[in-house]
Amino acid sequence: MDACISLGYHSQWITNMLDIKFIREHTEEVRQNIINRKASADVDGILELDEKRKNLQIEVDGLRQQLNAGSKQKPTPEEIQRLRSLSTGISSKESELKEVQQNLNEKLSWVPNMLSADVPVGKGEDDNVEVKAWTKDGYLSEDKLGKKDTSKAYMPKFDFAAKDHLDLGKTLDIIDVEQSAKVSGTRFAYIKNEGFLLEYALFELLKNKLIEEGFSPMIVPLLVKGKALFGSSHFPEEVDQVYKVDSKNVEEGEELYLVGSSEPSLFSYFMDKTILEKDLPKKVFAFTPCFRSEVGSWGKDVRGIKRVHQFDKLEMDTVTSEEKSEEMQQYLLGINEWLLQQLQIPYHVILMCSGDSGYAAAHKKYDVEAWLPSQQTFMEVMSDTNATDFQARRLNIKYQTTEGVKKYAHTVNDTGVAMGRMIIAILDNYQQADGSVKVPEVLCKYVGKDILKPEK
RNA sequence: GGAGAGGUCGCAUAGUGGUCUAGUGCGGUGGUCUUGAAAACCACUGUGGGAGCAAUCUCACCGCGAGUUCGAAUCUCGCCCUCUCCGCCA
Repeated sequence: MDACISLGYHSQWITNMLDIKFIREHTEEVRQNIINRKASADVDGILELDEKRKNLQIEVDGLRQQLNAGSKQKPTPEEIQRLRSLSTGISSKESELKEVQQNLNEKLSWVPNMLSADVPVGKGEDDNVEVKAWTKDGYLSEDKLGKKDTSKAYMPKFDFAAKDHLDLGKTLDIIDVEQSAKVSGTRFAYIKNEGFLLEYALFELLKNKLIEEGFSPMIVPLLVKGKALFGSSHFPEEVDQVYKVDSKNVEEGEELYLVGSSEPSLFSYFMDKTILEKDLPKKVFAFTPCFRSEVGSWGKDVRGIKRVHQFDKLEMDTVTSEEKSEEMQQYLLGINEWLLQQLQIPYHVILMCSGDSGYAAAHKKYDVEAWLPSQQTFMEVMSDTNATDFQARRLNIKYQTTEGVKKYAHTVNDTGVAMGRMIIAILDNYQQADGSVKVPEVLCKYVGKDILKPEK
């Protein structure tokens, strides 16, 4: 019942989720949206508590008005008697109101964002829709696209026995998961030598592009309060994906969490701010480690560095006006495609269906998946999400229009490059029959060589 | 870590228990005057919840939280942040 406490955050953070007014006025759409997303939120309970809250509010307001009126000037002793009992009455009503408010907020926090009208309704990954696919020969025509991975028939194959990234990584002496298992356990990795150089080469390439595009680079906190994770809507749903740090003897009464992405840190930078419309969009990026517990994915992607507890990611996030978020989402997708095309790695872009649209903030989400020829499969390397005003409500990020009206901003977030996964994609696509791996041309100047060879 | 000062409506400031429904200045918006502008003068100038068709009324919010009181910006306690000095350490 009181999940707020068990999650370690206070109810007062929760001021706006999906607007309660919106839920009141569009109850059926909200219900259908929850079903389509395979989410669970108690709409009836919300409406009931909202009604209860409203009635209590009216009652408390009336009592307070009486008290205020009676206490304007020094009351007579017998007046004081009356006001005293009025005051105790108010206290008990107020604590009742507070409890109702907390329960309401807890329930509201589970209501996901409304999906865009163009998101296909579907149950899971089989219902995702390819919107484009690219190979070194250019974009595939639309008739070659379809659901899930239809375009895979047109993706390249090797004419030799190809290896996966871990075999390549071991022989090239750039990935070691055996020693990391001793040091930290499963799902960790040492990435070394040219693996390290590849990572920083990718960073350089994209960083330079983003600076050129007018993004602000940021170094951000990696330990954040629950409030930041709630604000970016990783809480409450993904609370068990997150590492909580034992912070006793530090700031009192404040739990800290290791971020699973720099997104919470980046968006929380704008928390409680009102930005002038002329200063929008705000475009920022950060390059940070990301920590994920990966509970619930036991046995999945256990090989190599595809799904690990700690990986580095350059994340690019933007704050826009409500009119511009869709355009921004396409713009960020364009940067994703630019990178993969620079690297000459085949990929497809899929529009996630309702049942697979990810975390609660998503209004519309694209995943970009790189082609892995050795596996004859696609692998997610980026995801581009328009959260509309969902995160901005929770974080209280507003903008003031040129007419002076204040509105909640829109947020759009996108993986710039997730290093582990991109290294997998490079190793896989650039491997040669002799077990060596070519360095993508655009990265050569940063890596300092054009081919990686197994020395031993 | 120690000592001190402070956090008030966009900014600056006043306010140490009861017309504070938070005053004043600056800035901003509208108006009067003016050929136009400036100046002057007048009015308005926060966020959120609720009632009402509406004008309007009402509740909460003075860093955050708890408490004392009939009544808290003001008193008490805890926490956070900023500044100054000292200590410690990159």
